[in-house]
Amino acid sequence: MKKTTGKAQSSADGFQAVDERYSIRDLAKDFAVTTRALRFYEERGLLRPQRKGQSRIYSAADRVRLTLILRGKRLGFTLDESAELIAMYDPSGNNAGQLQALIDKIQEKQQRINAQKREIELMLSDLKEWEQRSLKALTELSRGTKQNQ
Amino acid sequence: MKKTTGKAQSSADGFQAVDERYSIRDLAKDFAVTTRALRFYEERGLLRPQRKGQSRIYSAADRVRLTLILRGKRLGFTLDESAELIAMYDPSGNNAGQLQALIDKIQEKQQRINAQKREIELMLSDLKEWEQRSLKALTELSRGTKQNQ
DNA sequence: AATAACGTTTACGTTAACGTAAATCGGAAG
DNA sequence: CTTCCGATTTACGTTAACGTAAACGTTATT
Repeated sequence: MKKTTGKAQSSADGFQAVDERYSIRDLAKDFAVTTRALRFYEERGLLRPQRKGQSRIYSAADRVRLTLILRGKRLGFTLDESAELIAMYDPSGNNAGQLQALIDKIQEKQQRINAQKREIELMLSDLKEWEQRSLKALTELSRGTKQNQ
Repeated sequence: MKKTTGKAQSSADGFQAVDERYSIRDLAKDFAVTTRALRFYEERGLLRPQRKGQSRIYSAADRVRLTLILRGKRLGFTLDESAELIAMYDPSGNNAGQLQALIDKIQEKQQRINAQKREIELMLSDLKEWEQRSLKALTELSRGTKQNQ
């Protein structure tokens, strides 16, 4: 049984440190992203892991940030936007103005998503209507064709 | 009063041709896109305007295609995806299988949009909850501060 | 003829979000 | 010590959807 498998450091005394430390591999695996992506996020200022010598050591807080980054991606935010959002989310600079700004931004996004939803519903109803017509046309066609086949 | 202003060709006899012709400028203006974009869409096979000498001449059908392209964009489709969709939409190769495939594709997109909607609603409710807590914390803070100010 | 106003082709530039490869370095195992 | 593994840095490559500019052809107007 190897010692430091999985977690980058798990205090040998059997206690779990409150702020666990994870290697870049850990995060990559846990969040299904590449290490390249993690370093890239850092380069872009979205993550700030500590260093142990040369290696990166991620904390629970970093995991939260990463969660937000990925959530942002799923919502179609750019990394820069996510960076903004995360900065606002951050408890350290947490004044009410920021929070409201954050909410505003997200609501904007919500509007766009709702707009998309409406448009796609329109497209679908259009398409289904066409489908009906096509089917009808096809049956009429086969009916007419049956005679001289 | 200049003659051929606006439409690329408007038969001098006062009748409107069934299939009107538009210059690249007309389309650009009408759809608020650049001429570069229009040429690009053509390069990518999404548009196939006729030619009068060297110049492009767009028809009503081309306008429909462009409408679909732009709708696709608003829905977050790539140009290649839109190309597929348009090909399926096209009345010429219109067999029922294609239409159903098209509907399927759009429904997929619909799922993703709905997922996004749910996620953003979660984020918003999270944020508003935090907002409440922050406000509460602030008022309590100011209450405690009033004394020794 | 000259200028202006459009349109065309050709081609390099740009942004975003990493992918991919090469070179290097420190630590662990044999 | 040598080999191997994982991590790091550096840097060029990639895709999408055009932007931007250069050089040139065609009409129409002056």
